[in-house]
Formats: sequence, C-alpha cells, structure tokens
Amino acid sequence: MSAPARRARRHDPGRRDRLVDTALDVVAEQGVTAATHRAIARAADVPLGSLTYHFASLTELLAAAFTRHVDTVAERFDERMRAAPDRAAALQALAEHLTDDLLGSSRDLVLAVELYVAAARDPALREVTQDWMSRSRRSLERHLDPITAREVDALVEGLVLHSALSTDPMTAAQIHSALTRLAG
Amino acid sequence: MSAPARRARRHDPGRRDRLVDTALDVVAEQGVTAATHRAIARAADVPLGSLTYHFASLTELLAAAFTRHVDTVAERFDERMRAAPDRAAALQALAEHLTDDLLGSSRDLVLAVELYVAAARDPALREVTQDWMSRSRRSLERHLDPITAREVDALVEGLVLHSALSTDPMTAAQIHSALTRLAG
DNA sequence: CGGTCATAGGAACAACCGTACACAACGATT
DNA sequence: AATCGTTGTGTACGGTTGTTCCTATGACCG
Repeated sequence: MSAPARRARRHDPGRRDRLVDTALDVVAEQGVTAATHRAIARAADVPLGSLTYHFASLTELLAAAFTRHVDTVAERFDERMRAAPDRAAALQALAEHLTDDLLGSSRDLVLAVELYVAAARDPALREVTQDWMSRSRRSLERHLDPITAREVDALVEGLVLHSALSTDPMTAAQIHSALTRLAG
Repeated sequence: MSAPARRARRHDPGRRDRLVDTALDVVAEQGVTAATHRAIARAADVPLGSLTYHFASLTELLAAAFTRHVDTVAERFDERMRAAPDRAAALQALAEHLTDDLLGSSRDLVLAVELYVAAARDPALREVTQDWMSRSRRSLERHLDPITAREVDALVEGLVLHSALSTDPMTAAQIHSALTRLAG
C-alpha cells in the first residue's frame, strides 16, 4: 500500500492567493452555486479548515475572487480604450473586446453571468458589480459622452446575457453593427 | 388552548395551480435560491409531501411557474405591439412597457432577473428563457426588421439587468431616447 | 351502499452545507 | 534551546435540503 497522495504541505505561503484563483476556477467550471467550501478545498487540494482560516466566510472568498476577475477584465478593457485614437476606433475595439474576451472565451462569459447571479443574491457582491459597471463606463467615457456611454454599457450587458442564454449568439459583425448604430 | 390553525382541507381541486402561483410569489419575494420545497409549502399552507406529489421535482415546479409568468408578460407585451399603428408608436409603447411593467413594478423586474439566474444554472429552465426571447423578438418584428429587433431585444435585456443591479436606474426619458437612437 | 383510487398528509432519510473549535506543527525571537 | 505566536489540520455540530414512503381520507362510480 503506497501512501495515498501524502500532503506534507505545512507552511504554504501564497496559499491565500491560490485559493482565490481556485475559487474562480470552480465558479467558472461548475457555477457559483457549486462553489462550496468543500468543492474549492478539493480543487485546491487543501483541507477544509484552511478556507475558514484564510477567509471569514464563503462570501468573503467569492468577493475576493470576483474582485480579482473584474480587475483583470476591466484593466484589459481600459487598455484597449486608451489605445484607441478616436471614437470609431474605440467602437471597433469594444466590438473586438466583446467577441474576443467575452464571447470568444466561454470562461469569461460564464464568469460574467455567474457574477450577475451571485450579485442578485448577495448584497456584499453587489459592490463588485457596481464597481465593474462604473469602471466599464469610465473606460467608455474616454471616447463617448456620458449618456451614450451608459446606453452602450447597457447594450453590452444585454449582449453578454443574450449570448450566454441564447442558442445562436450574435456574430462579431452583428455586434459591431449594433454598436455603431447606437453610438456611431 | 385553541386548535392551532386547523387545516381541514381534504380535497383541494386546483391546488396544483395554486402551487404554481405561490412558487412565483416566493421567487419574487425571496429569490429563486430561497424557493425551496418547504418555503413554498409554507407559503401555500400545504404539507410538504403535496409538492412532490404534484411535481416530480423542484425544477419542474419552477419551470411551470416561470412559464406561466413569461406567458402573461409576453402576451401583455404583444398586445401593446399589436395596438401600435407604426414604428414610432411601437418604440413608444416599448418604452412604456419597460418603465411601467418592468422597471415600475419591482416584482416583474425581480422575476426577470431571477429567471436569468435560474436559467444560468438549470438547463431545463433555459428553454423558458429561449421561449421568452423568441416571443419578445417576434412581437418586436411586428414593426421592426429582424436585425433591428434582435438588437433592440439585447438592449432591453441589458436595460433590465442594469436597472436591477445599479443604484441609480435610468429614467423613462433616457430609456426612450436610447431606444429611438438604436431603432428610430 | 361499498369499493376503489387519486389525492392529502406527515414523518423519516441520506446528503450536503457553513462554520466552529481543539489540537498539531512550524518559524521566529529570545 | 526554550518559548511563543502564527499557521495548518481534522473532526464535529447544528441546520437545511430534495426526495421517498407509508398511511389516511374522501369523492366518485357501480
């Protein structure tokens, strides 16, 4: 009998960080309702007690995970907006951001919807969505007036949800056409 | 000691219907994650076993509830579209439908988002959202070309989600302006 | 009027959950 | 080397869940 995958991992610095990443993976792969202490612990290969040691509650862990995700996506998007020289280029970049980053990778699409789900239920997570929406709008306002930015933001949100729930998602061309029609 | 709310309700025809309505109430008031067998049974004042007798699973009950709700909202909306004489009137009616029926009544707004949530998690419920989206689009196509109808549909979905999660929702005027800008 | 069967009722079960907590093991500081 | 405080671990608890199952009831039909 060989030892069953001995885990001799006392002193694991950066475990907290790794737990946040693993939590995000579990949410992306199995949905936020399946993201339990035990599921995350299993995925990260750490004992159950480790989660409550590093995070006061499950909500706190999920909030940290979603915050990290929103940070990276928002930063990536703002980079695109900063790089765009004018309004037309910004719309083009937005369309690319949507098709590449959101609709292209099913992971980011799933995470976006799961965040909606989690936020609808948990007030603590609603802060994260608020932050996400305001950052997204601020990025758009680099090239659009505030009113248009808000409308575009809503349209984008609808496109994401639409893509997640519909069987035949819109094509990149259709998305670009819709955006220019609204804000072109 | 008075009898503790005696329940002498043997033979209760239409109970199945009443359960569907009650389930919808529970979802609207406490969210879909709180819509458990026990919560619905308590709200309908029926024993727990009655739920599994009338519905093979909780999902089946929720699907019936959401289907009923979608039916009434879709019918109400199509009525508005049928009544509109031209495209401009249709957009106006759509804006009114949004502000009155969806954003005005918090109940319908909550139910819409809860349906998104439930559908994101449960494939069986995704059929209901598909049905909802296709009916909504068909109503729009009474006055809009298919492409525009689809874009408007996505925008509407985004506006709903936006209103549900944001702290300062858009006004009726802003909504109407966004719609005419996209489809006017 | 008696039998039958769909409906009503309530208790029980097994699975799972978040969290608490007591204890073990280590690093750093004396 | 002894101590102390931080970090890691495993188990247990109390509660909730969906679902099953057995029994009781009463409306309908012959």
